[in-house]
Amino acid sequence: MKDTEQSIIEAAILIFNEDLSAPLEKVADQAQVTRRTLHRYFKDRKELMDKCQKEIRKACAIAMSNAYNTSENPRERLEAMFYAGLDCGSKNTFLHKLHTLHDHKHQAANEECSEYDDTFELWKGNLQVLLTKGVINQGMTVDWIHNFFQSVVVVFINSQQRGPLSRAEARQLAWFSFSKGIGI
Amino acid sequence: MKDTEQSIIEAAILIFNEDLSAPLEKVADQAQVTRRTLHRYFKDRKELMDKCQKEIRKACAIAMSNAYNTSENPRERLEAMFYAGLDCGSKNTFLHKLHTLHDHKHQAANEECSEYDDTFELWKGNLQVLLTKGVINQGMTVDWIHNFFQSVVVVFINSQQRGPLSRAEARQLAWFSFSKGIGI
DNA sequence: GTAAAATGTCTCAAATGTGTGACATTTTGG
DNA sequence: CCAAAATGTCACACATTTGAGACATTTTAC
Repeated sequence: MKDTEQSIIEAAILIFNEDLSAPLEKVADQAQVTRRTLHRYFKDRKELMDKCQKEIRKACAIAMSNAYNTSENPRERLEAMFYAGLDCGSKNTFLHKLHTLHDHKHQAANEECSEYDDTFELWKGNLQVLLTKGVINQGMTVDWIHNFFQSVVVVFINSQQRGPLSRAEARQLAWFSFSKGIGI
Repeated sequence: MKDTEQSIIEAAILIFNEDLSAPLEKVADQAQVTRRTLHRYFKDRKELMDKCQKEIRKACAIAMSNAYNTSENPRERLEAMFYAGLDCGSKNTFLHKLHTLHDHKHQAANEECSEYDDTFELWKGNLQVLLTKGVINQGMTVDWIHNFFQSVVVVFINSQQRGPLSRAEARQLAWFSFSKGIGI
């Protein structure tokens, strides 16, 4: 039997990523269940949202960590982690979006923020190494590169949703645009 | 006297860009008026949204058209139009977002879609010229480049909202990431 | 200063979204 | 096939959002 709870979470990530205040009915529709069933798994909107964030952080952190460990070489790590980010797809971008919302106050004290930072700690650390070594174009900042990375993931997702490009072609293009775009 | 209608539209573009289903009260707050006043100018949510789209298309189309006419050279046109896109900021990205929504059916017959296409007709036409001439990296598609362009605008906006980069620095970085990212 | 225009305040009805109980139906696993 | 679990259907109370009327207050233009 398919895991209803999981499919509702995946649906919620898709829907909320496009429309944060979307009615729960939209999420239920996307997950192909009734609103009543959704409420059997999640007490309310907040609980669903929390579970989404937990799921996202878990998936992204694992993928990034695995990619990090595929190599000792910072340059190779960058590429592996980049592809890992692509594979996390909308989970990746949704997490980043929540973190950059206008009314979102960024504080280290804030639990969710520090968890966000943790998620991309390895990624940003590796970026810093490449910056210091001069592999990446001067003038770039870690924040710019990170935002740029997230944006390229969005482009990749869009191209998959309606474009004629195969996944492999899109991955190639994405890496090209990202790596050249940061001056490698 | 300041133009209330216009400031409500600007506020709505900001708010809806982050949260499509945000309550109108948020828009009113952002525009520093009462919800009652908002409703004096706009019959309902749909009318406000339509006015936003109209405003956006007008602003983007004018900016792009002006930039197009600054030069006869496709390569210089590209750069001028890129900066024009940056200057349109969230108007630019919101229009693109609406156009790439999941439940949005893209059809040439659709009036809004064709208007969207019109808005970036010059931009895409110029891209095609550069692609054909081989100035831009092969393998790139006009759609990819256009999505990529929109993404870089988002990075630029984010960097302005909370980053330490000056507008001029951010513009430079943006052009670097974009131009290199498409293989110029 | 004054009249007109614009906006705010208060109020309310309608529409929409939310969460849950009761019970029917379907699906699952043995 | 059968009992249990999961899900759907319907109904309901409640909260929030929406749109507008009536009137007070403020702002604008002259």
